[in-house]
Amino acid sequence: MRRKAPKTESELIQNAFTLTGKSLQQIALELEQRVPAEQKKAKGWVGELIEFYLGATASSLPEPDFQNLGIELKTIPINERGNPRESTYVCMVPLDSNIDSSWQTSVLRLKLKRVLWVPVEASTKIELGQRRIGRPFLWSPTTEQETVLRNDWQELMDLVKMGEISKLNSGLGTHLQVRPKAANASVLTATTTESGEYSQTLPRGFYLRPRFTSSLLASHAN
Amino acid sequence: MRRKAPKTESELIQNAFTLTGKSLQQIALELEQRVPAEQKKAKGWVGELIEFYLGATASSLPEPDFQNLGIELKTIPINERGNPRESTYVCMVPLDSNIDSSWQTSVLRLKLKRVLWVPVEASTKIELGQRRIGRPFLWSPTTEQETVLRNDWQELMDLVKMGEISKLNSGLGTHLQVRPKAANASVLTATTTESGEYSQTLPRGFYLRPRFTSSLLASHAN
DNA sequence: ATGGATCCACCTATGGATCCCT
DNA sequence: AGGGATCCATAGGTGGATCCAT
Repeated sequence: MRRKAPKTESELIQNAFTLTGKSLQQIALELEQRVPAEQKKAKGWVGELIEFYLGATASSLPEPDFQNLGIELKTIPINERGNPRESTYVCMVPLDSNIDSSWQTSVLRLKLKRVLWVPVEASTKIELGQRRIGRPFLWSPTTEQETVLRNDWQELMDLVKMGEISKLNSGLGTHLQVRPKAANASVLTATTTESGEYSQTLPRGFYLRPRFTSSLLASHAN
Repeated sequence: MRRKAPKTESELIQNAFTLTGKSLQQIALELEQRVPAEQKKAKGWVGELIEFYLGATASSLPEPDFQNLGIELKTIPINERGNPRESTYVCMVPLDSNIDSSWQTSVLRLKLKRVLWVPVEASTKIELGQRRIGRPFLWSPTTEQETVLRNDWQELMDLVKMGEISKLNSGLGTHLQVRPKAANASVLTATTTESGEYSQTLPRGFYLRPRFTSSLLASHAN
């Protein structure tokens, strides 16, 4: 029942449009999946369901979901007021040594180069299966947006490259934010200190702030 | 039913002695495990069974099995003639960049610093469950043995450090040997070429040659 | 509403080794 | 019998994200 990977961008967006207005339960039925009882125990379920529906391929790789098209898929949870309920995870912050990467070659830029956003109702007042999909839209950063993203990324990665991981806090960044990304607070990953020594710290991820994704929604409103 | 991790070396070896003469089926029964139908589909079963029996802790880490004691556990398959039927895997060959490790700090040396050898009958003429355990013994490399191991390691790692992975062949090394260590021949891992560029190659492991482990058995015969 | 903490799926890498062709 | 190829278990890391205390 899984769709084949789309061959073109327009095929992908056409497929995505067929989601508009459907409930998660409807989609789950079509794909012969069951709706989880608690979302707490299935936090990624909605995203994986939509991936499956659209035939995404790069699951669990630091690459866009639709590799051949260079398009990343992101669901975006929408609250009662029509705004994003959460920030949007993009990718891990590289904390290990040998960081000589530039913005141009960064995973963050690669992932955000072109994104298919799929809004999904996420009010806790609506049962999971009853939540509906909004109208999906394709987005690429405008020149202004990319400039801000690049500056944020540079500012944050400069701290990492200087070994000043402890100064990474979630208040930094205009559109971006760095927050923990791990199974729990005791997970550790390799990093390098200010003096160049080996150390360990909590893994972090790059997230897009809700204020930013909210502006994307507004620009693509009907 | 799993034994607690032993607190001292003598506790460990005393526990190990209780294995002597037992069949694999007997041990499996005690531990409420079942004997696999085919060893082909359970190549690591004997080793894991003995680990479990003795309370080993560092499963799946590049560290000795009994971390607190610094002791590595190795089962050694014995053929009809009383000789090792196979080479003995020690650890992965580090093929990635940033190889500045010395023999003194190498994983290979750490693992071979002190080993509890557990001989196990391995003639294909004996059914898996009927195979018996021989008398376990503790070993540390003699000065001469360590010299040869160190020279082997240095010779092999020099090739890696020079990016001459293709020259790594299983004929090199007196006691050591480098051979593939992967799920299959198409598995690739990161490495660096002679010219310093990124590349990929088949993962390799360090193995002890049967001739060498045979000499260890001989030195510890009753 | 912010941001630190958490939760499942899935894949990969490594530890445990033996298989099996030539 | 030497050495290239293979097989299972399990831990760890990342992708999918949301939870929830303050």
